[in-house]
Order: sequence, then structure tokens, then C-alpha cells
Amino acid sequence: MTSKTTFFDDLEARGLIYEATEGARELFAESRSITGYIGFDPTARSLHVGSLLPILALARLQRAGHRPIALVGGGTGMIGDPSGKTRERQLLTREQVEENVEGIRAQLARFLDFEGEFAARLLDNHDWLGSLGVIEFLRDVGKHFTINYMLAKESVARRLQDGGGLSVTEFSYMLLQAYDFLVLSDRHDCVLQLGGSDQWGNITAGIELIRRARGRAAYGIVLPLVTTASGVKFGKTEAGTVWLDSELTSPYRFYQFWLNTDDRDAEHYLKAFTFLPLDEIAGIMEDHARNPAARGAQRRLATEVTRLVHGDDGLARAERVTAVLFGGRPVRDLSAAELLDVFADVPSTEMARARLEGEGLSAVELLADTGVAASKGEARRLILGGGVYLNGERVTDPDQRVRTEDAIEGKVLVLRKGKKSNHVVRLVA
RNA sequence: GGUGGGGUACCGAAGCGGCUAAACGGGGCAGACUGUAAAUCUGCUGGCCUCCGGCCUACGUAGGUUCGAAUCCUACCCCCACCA
Repeated sequence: MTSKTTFFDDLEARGLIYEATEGARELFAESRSITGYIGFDPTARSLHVGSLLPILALARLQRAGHRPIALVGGGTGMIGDPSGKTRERQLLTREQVEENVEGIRAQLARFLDFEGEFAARLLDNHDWLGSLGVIEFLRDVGKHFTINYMLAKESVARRLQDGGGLSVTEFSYMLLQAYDFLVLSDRHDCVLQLGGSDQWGNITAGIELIRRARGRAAYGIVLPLVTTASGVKFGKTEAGTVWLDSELTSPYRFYQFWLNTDDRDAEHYLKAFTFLPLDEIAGIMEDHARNPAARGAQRRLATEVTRLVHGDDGLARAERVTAVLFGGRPVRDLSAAELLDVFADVPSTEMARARLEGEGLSAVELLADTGVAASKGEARRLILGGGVYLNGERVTDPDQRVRTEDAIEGKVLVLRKGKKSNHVVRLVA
């Protein structure tokens, strides 16, 4: 027991420890610095908010005076982790994986410090898995595991029970991940693996391998699954997955995602997704309880996380757009230039001005054309349901004509669907 | 390779010759109420049109039987279980 708050204590106080292997807590009680890693699957070009928890865990590790390793699964990505998946996965091509690895690598780099005493490392397991021979693998890794052990893993057992089928390829995944841990242990003196709760089986397999093959101890900590009070899957909005890449999810939408957090989740998210000290969070929550309508907790959450992921510039942009869209100022009071600047982060389309000349387009055609509605039928239904606004005013007639005169300064139309979904149409020659 | 079960809309799941663009549940979208929240209630949820009406595509794929098929027949593809 030390008086200093350790990495482990901090995680625990924030509700971020779902399960930990024996000895994990004590590992941090000593004052020495350790090395820990987390693996990231290159299933997409970008990481999404779901990965934020592990990323921040690595950053916390570093801030607590330890050395983090972010491992990108360029090798394991070729196989596909069955954990938490109900059916066999589609294999990615080598090119896809490489492309994804590059994207993820760049993102991870933003959260970690690669300089100094506790410099972070960014590795790709393809470096060792790519050249690993089957014979070598079976002798060095396979020998240490029994089928019984592997079948007992929850991820495997569940798949078999649900009748989802499990190929040898996916079945073997845990061995590869175990091998990763062994390699990192050998080469970088890595003693800890962190991960999502679905990684428990893979992590313990690694610890097992290190113990059997090297006689060394290693530890694992898994983070809880992020849940939402309303039961919706975390990280999804009507617009789909919330990515960390600003090309895929604009800072504005990213900010909005956090701003729309359920009251019941706010405190938990502040603890999990920001570095704010716990006593400060307690203060924020007190204010929030006094005046929930101000949504102070959500604002702070959105501010902190957006800054973390998109920097001060991204945050400033997000706040500017938010102020305009939800600040109560009529859209038509803005100049076209202001609108275009402010709406840079809002989805937009270009349209030839000529199409709005003369008779123009009907509201329905405009909505379908710009993609605000998936079809004319949907556009019609939306309008009849009262969910469509043109330049801030509700459209009531599906056949209402929209002409150049309706555009602000003859250049810009602002379409809104529902309360939160905005779309800008730029008129071009 | 054998035997049995199965492939229906975003997902789950009914239907098993016409009344089916397809019950029901979930999800999603919109509206009301609000705090850009939750809960609740309401509407919508294949496409197109000249939209209180009409047309076109759809129930694994391709053919066939029938006035008429998601529903019957044939072949093929895929999935699952058990056996070999």
C-alpha cells in the first residue's frame, strides 16, 4: 500500500476495471515502471469511439509513469478475432489490412507520447506473425495448449453452443494473440495486457503461454463494455458509427454525439473518457443535478473528448456550428459566407443553380436529390410528418416549389430533418 | 459422402395456393411533450408516378405447374446438426 494513487487505483475508481488477474493490483503498488500493451484490430480504416476506452487506458498508463505499447494487428487482422462475434468473419485482404493498419497507426499516435523516459511504442504484429512458420508455431505455441483448454474459453464455447460454427482459423486466433504477448514479453519486457472485456480469454491465454514457456509472470486487466442507459449500442448514432477520423465523422458530429449523452450515463462517461480528476467530476455532477436542463455535464464531456480527439481547432469548429444551429439565431440572419464556414462540418451537396431556376424543384425532389431523404416517398412522408425545415422554416407542402429566390444570397439552402440533422445545399454554376 | 433441419424485409420471427408489399417483436426515422435528455404517446418504415388512386420490383438462385405461388414441383447454391 502506498499513499500515491496508482494506475490501477485510478482505473478502479473510474469504474474501468471489469476483471483483473491476480497480482495486477500489486504490480503497481511497487514504484517501478512497467510496460503494458493493448492490441487494436485493423478491421476498418479508422478507430471509432468504442476504441477510445482502451486508447485512453494506454494514455493513462503512460501518464502514471509506465511505458505503453500500442499493437496494431496487421497479422491477426488477417485472421479475425471470434471474440464477441456470433458468426464467422469475412477475411480481409492483405491490402485492406495494410491500409487499415496505416490509418489506425496514425490515430493512435495522437494519444501517446513517443518521447522521453516513458516513450510509447507502436508495433505491428505482422512483423513477427508474418514470417512465423507453421511448424515452428505448432511446436513453440501449440504445444503449450490443450484443445480442452481452448474449448473451455467462453468465446469458443458460446459460438459452438449458438450453432454459429467456428473455423479452425478463428479458433486459432487466441493462440496468435497469446504469442503476441509472449513476443512482447521477450522483446520489450512487457508484463501487462489490457483490453476490452471480450479479450479476457485471449489475454489469459497469453499469460498462460508466458508462464509455461518462460516461467515468467504476466498480468491482464480488462475494461468493462461501455453501455448506454437506454440500451442502444454505444457509439452509434442515426448517422452510423462515430469514428475518430474527422474525414469520417466531423468534429461537429463527434461533439454532438457526446453532447447527446443520456443524463444517466454522463458521470460514468466523464470518468471513463476524460482525464478530469474525480473530485472535479463530482463537482460537475453536483451542478448538473441542480440544473439538469443546462446539461453542464454533457457539455463538459463533449468539450473534453472532442479536444482530446480533434484538438483545439476541431473543438472550436464544433462549438461554433453548435452555437449557430442550436443557439436560436434564425438561419436567415446569417450571410452565405458565414453559413458555409459554419456548416463546413455539416453534410452538404452541390447543386447546379440552373435546376432551381424557373419552376425550380419541388420540396420532395430537393430532399431526395440531396440525399436528405432516401427516396421521394420518404421525403413525402417526412414532410407530411412535419419533420422538414428549409432555412429554418417548416415545410408543410410536399409539392412546395423551391427556387433560386429561396436560397440565401442566391447561394445556399439549409435543409433540416428533425431537430438535429442539418444539410447544406450549395448552388454552383 | 449420408440423414435430417433451414435460407422471408435492417434484425429476429410468422405465413405454407388467392383476402400478402407480406402478421408480430425489436431497431430506425419523424411528430407531440421536453433540456439537442429520459420515459411516454402518435405516425411512418420496398421503389416510382399525375399519391385518398395506379404501376413496378420483392420472400436463397434458375426454371416449371397453375387463371393465380413466399406458399406446390424440379435442379442448383449456401447454412446448421448428427453420422461417415
